[in-house]
Amino acid sequence: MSTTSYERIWSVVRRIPRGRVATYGQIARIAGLPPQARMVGYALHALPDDIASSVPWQRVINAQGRISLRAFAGSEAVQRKRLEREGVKFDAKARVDLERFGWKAGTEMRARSSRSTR
DNA sequence: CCGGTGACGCGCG
DNA sequence: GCGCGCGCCACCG
Repeated sequence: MSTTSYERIWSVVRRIPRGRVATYGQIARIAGLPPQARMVGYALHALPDDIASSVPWQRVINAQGRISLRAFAGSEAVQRKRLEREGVKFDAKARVDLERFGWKAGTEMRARSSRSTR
């Protein structure tokens, strides 16, 4: 049916708050899929351009806190820029601190004084 | 129907 | 902390 796992995955991705990032494995888990993080990547790969604008795909990165490379060169720079525009910081190794920017699904807990944003 | 591939994750050295 | 290799599943030719 149209009720593919893709729709489910995209739905979860839409729930990621601005300025936050989630890992493929996390999305897979929330979407009700097993440790099949690969499926999430596949779903995003198959993400139609017409609805790509309604799905914050840039907020999905791998468990290492890094942007997964796609077929097209330069795609990493595009995604990084979009995330930085939301306030997500990257370190010298092009990695995001998941402890600070990782999305805590369902807990929305306001990190008290997690300053140190520098 | 079969084999290769891929926006990944995790264990091991 | 980093790099390498294997495992899982759906899609494509």
